[in-house]
Amino acid sequence: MPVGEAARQLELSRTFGRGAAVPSIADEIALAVATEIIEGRLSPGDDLSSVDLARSFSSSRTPVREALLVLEREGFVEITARRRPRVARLLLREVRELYNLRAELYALVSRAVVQKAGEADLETLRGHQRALEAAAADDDVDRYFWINVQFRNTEADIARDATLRRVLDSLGLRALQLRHLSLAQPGRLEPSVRDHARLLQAYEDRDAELASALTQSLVRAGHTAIERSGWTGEEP
Amino acid sequence: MPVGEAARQLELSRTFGRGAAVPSIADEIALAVATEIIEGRLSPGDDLSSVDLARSFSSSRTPVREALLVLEREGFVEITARRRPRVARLLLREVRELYNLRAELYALVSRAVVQKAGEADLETLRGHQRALEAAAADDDVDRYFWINVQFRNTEADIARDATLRRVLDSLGLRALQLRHLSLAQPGRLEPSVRDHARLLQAYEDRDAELASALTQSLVRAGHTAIERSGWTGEEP
DNA sequence: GCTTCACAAAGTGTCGACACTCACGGAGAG
DNA sequence: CTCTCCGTGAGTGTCGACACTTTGTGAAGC
Repeated sequence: MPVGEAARQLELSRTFGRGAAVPSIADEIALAVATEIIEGRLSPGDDLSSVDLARSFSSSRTPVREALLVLEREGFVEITARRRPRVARLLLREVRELYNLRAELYALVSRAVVQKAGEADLETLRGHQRALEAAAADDDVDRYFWINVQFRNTEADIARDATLRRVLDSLGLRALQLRHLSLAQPGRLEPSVRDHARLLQAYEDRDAELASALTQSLVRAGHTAIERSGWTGEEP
Repeated sequence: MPVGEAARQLELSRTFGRGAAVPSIADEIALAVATEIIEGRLSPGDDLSSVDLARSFSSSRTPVREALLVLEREGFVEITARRRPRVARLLLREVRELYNLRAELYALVSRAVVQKAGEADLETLRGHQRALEAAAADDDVDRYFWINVQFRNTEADIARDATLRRVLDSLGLRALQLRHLSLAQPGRLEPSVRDHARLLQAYEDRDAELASALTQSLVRAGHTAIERSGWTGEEP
């Protein structure tokens, strides 16, 4: 997945890595481990011994520890004092909380978009919308997924609220693995495309109520799809 | 301020320190530095050399670095690669974003409280309310302030949403210094007491709309008081 | 007097080492 | 055959050291 991979790295590196030209070793490790977790090569409950990680990144344990701390704050890793860190389990309960909060926050974003979007902003969104339609026509779930992520990101940018943005990034990252699962459910793409089209129209009409309701519905539909898929957060 | 100090430490230690019986040195340092920042003994822009901090806590730089990273994630410290960390400046713009988001999120909390609060929960809130009234009668701003913090915390507990709770804790901590300033404005206590009383009534009546509107108003009133106080975030 | 350059001092990122704690399996008791 | 206890190996938290980068100061040039 060439498109997906690049986009994912971009998405992750905004949260990790402090945008420095030369990322620290710790940043690289955090990025790599987060990717492994999201792509499922590391499963919930797996041990993450700092010694092993240090070996496999041929570094000392200091940057590894730092990376693990960052990952803990983002909810990817569970660290108990004096015990081996583990890949965090995402419980059904937390997923519900996560999606509920995301739905509410993106509703806020939509209101802000209605208020603040200029013509250039709307044109960017229209571009995403055309790309969504194309991906849906090709039934290319992976491409659709990443354009969808970009759509949400663009909305967040238009809202011009760094605080809100940071919270959303953090929650979104946590949900990344699930969001993928969500769109992979059959028959999800068409309604999603239609709602995005309607959302765009609402933005152009400056209809804040409709826009926020549609956004909320879009996020919640993602959640519903996950629950329908039979995902429970348990290990096989 | 004996009441205030204990309450503040409690408030902070929930976010720092992983609830371990024996807090790590890093936790202690994070707690101590955060306290210094909130209480204004460290000013925005001040250098936080890890060497100095290590000396003053008579530890090595490793736990200091860890503490600084945690503080960075909470927004207390700015870290640029290869440069000395500094105490973060809180810009007017960020304060507005912070309070706006807090207002929206606590409105959510209030809706959840209406939905989920049992009689025992309401009784706890009534206890806080009585304490607020007593503190206001004594014109004891500091006591009022901390009971207010507890009131908000209790609401968040009743909502039983760990994800929301974590976001609120993080935002609340960041705003702690300002919240203090806010209530210290003359004439703020009486309206606040009245609104809390009305809020409690709305909870008992299970009136979600009114409850969330009142909560939002309470938070926004805090913000307004800060802006009225002439605070700009600039150094003297 | 102001700017530029260079060099010393200070600070950061990373490393390998060490003491202490925890997990786990095997020996012994029941 | 199961349970308990202990020893051993593995892992964590912290330390002091070192190379490289940034800061800041003062001399040289304009």
